[in-house]
Amino acid sequence: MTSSRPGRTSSARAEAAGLAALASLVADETRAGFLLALLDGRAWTAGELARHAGVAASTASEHLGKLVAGGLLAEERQGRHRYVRLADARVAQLVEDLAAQVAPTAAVRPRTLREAGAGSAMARGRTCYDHLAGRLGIAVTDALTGLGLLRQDTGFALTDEGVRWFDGLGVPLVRTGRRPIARACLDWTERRPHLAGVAGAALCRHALDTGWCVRIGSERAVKVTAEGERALSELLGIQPETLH
Amino acid sequence: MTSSRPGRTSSARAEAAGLAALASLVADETRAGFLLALLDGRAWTAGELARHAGVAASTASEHLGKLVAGGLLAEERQGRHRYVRLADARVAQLVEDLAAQVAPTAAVRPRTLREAGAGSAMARGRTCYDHLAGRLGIAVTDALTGLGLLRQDTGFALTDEGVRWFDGLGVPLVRTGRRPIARACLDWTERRPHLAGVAGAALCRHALDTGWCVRIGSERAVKVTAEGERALSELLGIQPETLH
DNA sequence: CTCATCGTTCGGCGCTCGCCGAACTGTGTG
DNA sequence: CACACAGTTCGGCGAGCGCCGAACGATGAG
Repeated sequence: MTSSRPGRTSSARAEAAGLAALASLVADETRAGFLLALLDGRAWTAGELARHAGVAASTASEHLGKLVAGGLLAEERQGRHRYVRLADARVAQLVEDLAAQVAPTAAVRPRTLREAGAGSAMARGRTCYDHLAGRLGIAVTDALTGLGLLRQDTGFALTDEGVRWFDGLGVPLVRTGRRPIARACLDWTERRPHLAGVAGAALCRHALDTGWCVRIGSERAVKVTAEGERALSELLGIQPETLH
Repeated sequence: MTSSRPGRTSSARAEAAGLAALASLVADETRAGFLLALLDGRAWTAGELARHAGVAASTASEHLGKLVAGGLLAEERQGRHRYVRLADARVAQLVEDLAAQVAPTAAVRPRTLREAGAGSAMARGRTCYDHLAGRLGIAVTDALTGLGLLRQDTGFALTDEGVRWFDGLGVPLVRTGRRPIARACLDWTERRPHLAGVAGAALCRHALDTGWCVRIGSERAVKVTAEGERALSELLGIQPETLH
């Protein structure tokens, strides 16, 4: 079926075909919905995703097969359940970047009160796969920058004091594979960068572990607890009002 | 035609639809080929792209209409020509990231000598939209890092000496909009990060302006000149052999 | 003016692909 | 063992979309 065309070298054509194939995986509304749901970093079962997207189980099964074959998802079978999650942080970053590119267009105008509530909860605080985003993520990033722990003026990197700050928190930063210690991730509600990478993930895990924040609802939204407000205020000087 | 489905809030559905719509633009082999060709950072005419992709002019015209409407391309009409280029650095980054995700799969195995030549020229040096990539890009990035001008261990940012080095080169770095001064871009042949962002673009422009390198062929490949080898050796201590 | 060239619009063809329900396999439960 | 439930496979339907050629405007060259 690969019609031989003039004009390009076959390597250029292969590159285009690969790019198109990857994009095709995301180019379906149902599959896109799966990927966005999975941005919460947790593993979902096939049935949960099917219900979430409002399609038949058979349809969801076919979609998951394609996403796994395409390397975007990793699966883990347990008994009669098929758990599926984003393949790695790289894929999560790609989905986030694509979603961020879309956001400006789809400027949010919620229709019902219920959605308005959900929308503002997501705007207050949420996770991008494994790090904090929303106003919460921005506040933390700004605070780190203001304290000289994170440098944004010439790129995006922790300072030496920043590394020590994480050590002091009891969260040593160990570099794994090619993932950078600090990376900027663009927030689609605030339109400003927040901390991602190894440090962003470590901080988010610490915040969930120690109860600074808890997940609300079944998706990405998180809520800062009273204890969390105290800790963020003490450690980073973040005013609780900033987070409301 | 938007069938009302249960399960998700309508805002989540809208987000998924937007994401799918964006990906759909890239999910066609012909349009993907356009985007990859445009990664050279230059403006192409509709006819050039049609010939390059091996499709009829009418087909190319329809594709360009979609890409422009989707915000991925910017167009400029001059007389009877329609010049088109990537909308901005953000779009270029997105296309690069997607292409990099594909590359590991499509491990290159060139078929003809001609393609092998083109392939290795691309591997030696090329541009990603507006900055240097390939072995050339990696060599420059490594040299900057080794000299303490760029910091990669805790993120990706220029040091203060790095900023001064660019000033000394006669290429002041001015921050425009939200684009970061330094950003890591993953190279799909070397699988390692190279310098992008304002600094990467400035360095690339300087290299082309001063004749350190010149474009070869009609796409992204660039070649280091003898003068360029001298300059890179003097300024950054890059051994010419590294670039061959 | 005449002609060539660049680009767009339109109609029609054919393929791909997402969707479902029904039938089936495999796993845990009572 | 019977039964409920998670997930998969298959056949078939319908819509969407990429492709082309032909006809048509618009621009620039001779």
